Amino acid sequence: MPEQRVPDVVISRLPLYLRTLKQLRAQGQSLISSHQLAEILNLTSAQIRKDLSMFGEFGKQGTGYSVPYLIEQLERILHVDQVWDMIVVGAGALGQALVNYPGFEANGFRIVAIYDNDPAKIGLHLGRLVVKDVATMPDDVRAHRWRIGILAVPEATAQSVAETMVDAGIRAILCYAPTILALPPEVRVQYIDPIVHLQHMSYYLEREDES
Amino acid sequence: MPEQRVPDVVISRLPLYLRTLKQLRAQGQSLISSHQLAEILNLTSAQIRKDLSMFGEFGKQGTGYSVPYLIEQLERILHVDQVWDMIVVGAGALGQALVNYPGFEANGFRIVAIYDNDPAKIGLHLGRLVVKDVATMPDDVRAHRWRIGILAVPEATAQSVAETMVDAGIRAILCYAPTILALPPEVRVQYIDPIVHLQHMSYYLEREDES
DNA sequence: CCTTGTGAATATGTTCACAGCA
DNA sequence: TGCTGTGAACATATTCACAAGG
Repeated sequence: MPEQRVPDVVISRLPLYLRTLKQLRAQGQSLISSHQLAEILNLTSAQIRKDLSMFGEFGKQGTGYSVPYLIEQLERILHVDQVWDMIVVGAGALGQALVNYPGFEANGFRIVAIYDNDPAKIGLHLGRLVVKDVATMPDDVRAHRWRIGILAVPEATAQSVAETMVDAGIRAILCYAPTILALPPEVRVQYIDPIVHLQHMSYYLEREDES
Repeated sequence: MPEQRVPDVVISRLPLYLRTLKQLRAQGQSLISSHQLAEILNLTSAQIRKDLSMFGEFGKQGTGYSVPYLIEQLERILHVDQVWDMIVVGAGALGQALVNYPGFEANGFRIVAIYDNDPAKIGLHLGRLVVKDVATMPDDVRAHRWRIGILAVPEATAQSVAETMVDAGIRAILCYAPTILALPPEVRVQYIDPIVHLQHMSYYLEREDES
């Protein structure tokens, strides 16, 4: 397996390839060409072939790619041929929706604990989990060597909660708070902010009075 | 104002600039240099200056940028100097969390209706909104000329609901369903899928057994 | 024929470095 | 001095186009 320095932009597309391949598998398709995959994803076939070629030669000339085999390879590359335990901090509407979301388990992730600092929320039952006091989070993270945290707290507390997570051993954070976290560079952070996406789209929308 | 063809990647950064400037304004800061802003955002100062220069000359040499003035300009550029009405389709845990989220109103957006096809959810009160039958959505969208829709339905129904939205006049969709929508190119779509971000990060995490 | 994988060519994006100005 | 705005230089990413294989 080559896999030298792979550009981050390539890594960002692999989960989309994997997701689409799983959909095709669910529909019973066992082979796919880069052209077909490109059409579904609104990309070019050359880009898909080049991306995959950074990790090995997975296709067959004249035939294309085996869907199950490519899924297996992508899961290995993305390290989701195992299940990652995750914690959620923040048990508001968003944290509760996350705990409720069935998509994690099927894709290599599992929420194993949820925390809040609000006494009114601590003790609340959410499915199989009970909201715990965030003060107990660092010891839990250390004890279980958990690596992934989801930040679902308000902007005002996001930075300090993130620092506490990192001190306890968290190395990857999915941040739903609308702010940029200042953290050591070895900690991976990904951001989800619907406002950013909406404003990106509203740029292209004409004003009401221009229509 | 020049504003010819601006690369999409530049547009994608403007909401982050705007969000950060609003945070600085809330802290009482009235001036900022491209260097300070770059440090907060983990970017280079040249990139920020070049991005902004595509829309005009907003800064002062030796001084930097006026925070309130730059906010005003970015809001104008992104068309969030008005409030956009939005609908949500899907009143599950995610749809309910979205209706509950206070961040929209402060940033140029407002959820004005939420729909579902589940009789058990129709009629449910969520804050000031009541869940309506999704069958009534197209007429509502046409009557009010709503342009923005948030898709919070399961993957299986996302494509057909999206098509119904677009037929009714929706021109921008924020899609939380984990799938790529096939829609006419004039319709803007942005995707939010936590799995994509988590798998992006797990690529960089070492396996448990490698530690 | 149909595919993949890939070097070469092109296109795009970022950073450098500095003139010009407060 | 300290800053912006920007052409030039550089770096990165994408697409083309084709050899090679089934």
